[in-house]
Amino acid sequence: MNSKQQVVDALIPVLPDTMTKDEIEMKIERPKDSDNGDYAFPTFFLAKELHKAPQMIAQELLPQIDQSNFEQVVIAGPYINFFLDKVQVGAAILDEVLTDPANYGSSDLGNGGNVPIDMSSPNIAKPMSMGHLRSTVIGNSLANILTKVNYNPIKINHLGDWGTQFGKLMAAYKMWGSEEEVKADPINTLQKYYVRFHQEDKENPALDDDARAWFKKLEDGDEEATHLWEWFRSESLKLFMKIYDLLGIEFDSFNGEAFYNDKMDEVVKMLEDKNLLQESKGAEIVDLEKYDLNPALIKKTDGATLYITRDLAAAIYRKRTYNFVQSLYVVGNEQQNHFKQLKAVLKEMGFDWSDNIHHIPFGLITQGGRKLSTREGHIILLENVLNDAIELARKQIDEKNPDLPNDDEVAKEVGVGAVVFHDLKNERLNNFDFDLAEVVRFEGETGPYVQYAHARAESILRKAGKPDLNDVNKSITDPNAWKVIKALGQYKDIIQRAAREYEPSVVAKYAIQLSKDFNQYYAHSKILVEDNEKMARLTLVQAVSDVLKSALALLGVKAPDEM
RNA sequence: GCACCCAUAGCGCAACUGGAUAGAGUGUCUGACUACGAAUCAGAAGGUUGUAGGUUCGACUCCUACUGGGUGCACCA
Repeated sequence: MNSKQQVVDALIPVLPDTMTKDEIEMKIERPKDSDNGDYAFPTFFLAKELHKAPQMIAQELLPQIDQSNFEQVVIAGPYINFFLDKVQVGAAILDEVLTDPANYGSSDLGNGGNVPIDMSSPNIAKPMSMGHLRSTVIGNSLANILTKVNYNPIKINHLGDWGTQFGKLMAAYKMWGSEEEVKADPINTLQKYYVRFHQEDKENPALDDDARAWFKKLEDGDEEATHLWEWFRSESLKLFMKIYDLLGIEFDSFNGEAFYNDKMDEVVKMLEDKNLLQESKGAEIVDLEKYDLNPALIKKTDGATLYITRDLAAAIYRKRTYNFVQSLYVVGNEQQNHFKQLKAVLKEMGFDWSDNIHHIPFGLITQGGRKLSTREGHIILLENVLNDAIELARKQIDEKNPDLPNDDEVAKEVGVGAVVFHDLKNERLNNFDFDLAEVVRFEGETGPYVQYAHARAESILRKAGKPDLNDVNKSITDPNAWKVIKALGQYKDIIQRAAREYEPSVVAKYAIQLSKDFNQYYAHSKILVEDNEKMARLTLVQAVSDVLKSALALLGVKAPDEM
């Protein structure tokens, strides 16, 4: 932000020539306590070079600094603290927000480069769980954030629509299934077969042979197997789409595992041509000893390919199709070894773009300390969680705002918003233990808290008659307003940091902070009073509304005007 | 056994990536609706940042060794 640039400009002429502009900028910090100013410059590191105590340095520098652009510049021990001209800088920030609200906070880090994002990727014939939610909402939010810094994300839903589990499913269906049962409730029924299969094959290992045989049939293009596969897939996809609609998430590609079936031979051939394949215990591997990694298993003893073979094909396909500048995989932390192997093999193949592949890991969700497992039927159904949250939101609305128009829609936005926000507000890598009451909480640092702050702002603007604010004087002298305005000014930095770190939680925390600042201002200063700053205050309210809405949008959360 | 992730207030988490007195939320206690929306705001209490060393002007942050929890470790994805 240019207010920081003012500080840099003031410091350049008084500091030793050995310091570059960038170095100075790096050293400038934002004090956490506003008593220490808006920006601070510590002098410790100059002590050695100048052979003086930091306090002395600060004292000597102060009188040389041109203070004309600041409210005041003071020293506090070894720090030089800069206080911005609140009225002038504040007006400039508000002006910038209102000039082009939709693009406020945007920047150009990416030059429009393509970034495929591998995300969500549920398995066919299995229900979506809270784990898939993480991948889905993190990936979606990253896509939004990257768009804001001018990358071109491509959201790829790498469906788990192939693999030996289909053999098990078909075997189970043939033994115990019925068409009517599946049609009535596809995923839950298929899931039931799958769990039963795993229970029974513990005592009867012969079932596994049956499953293998069915999968073989599928691979060989057997008519019945193919038909069953297509049926399972389409029924599952229908249900997934309902959840994606609820979340408001769309994909650019549904190319899943099956899509790469005919693309793996080429990969194996490339590996052979480059002499990378070795035989080991009857299987084909790529040795990764020099990367300190386990060997990558390319082909099983029976000649069948594996997970990594498919991912190699997918990575190469994506490079060819999108010529990406980065390729992201939003996948749980427990798979980090796999991605290290994937990158290492690509590297061995001579693809230096392997360095642009980034695994974006996230923490595990447990329940009661237990890992969730589809095979054992211990899962948290995403659909249930979302529905519970929506129902709770509706209850709150009935209680607090019974006359609200289109309350169905708003209950959805608030309930789903609470769940999504909860998932994004903490660092990706944190594990968390699932607690329904916690996920659907509406008070404190939650999605609904931010939505509420936004709704209040909109409510004020309605009461004020939605005046045209473009050309009004935006100078505000009320000191209560400064914290809010300062937060508005940080939006661009926040987005860039979130993009750099692939961390939506940075945006979520910012949204909470801005809401908190606004709620405080709201509680302490009256906005709709007739005086000569009323219009300026309304620009502040409008700017808060715009930025909150934008920040929530980056997270994939809606911002209703009333709730 | 090896590798990776994590450890901060009763609980679940922050701390601008090495800076000033470690902060909010929740829970507990206490105030504020005839008010621009109380899904809110204000106040109190709550800490040896897992342990022991090291690096330096300065460490929650970096290094080493422990302790405790989690996740992986070739024919699942």
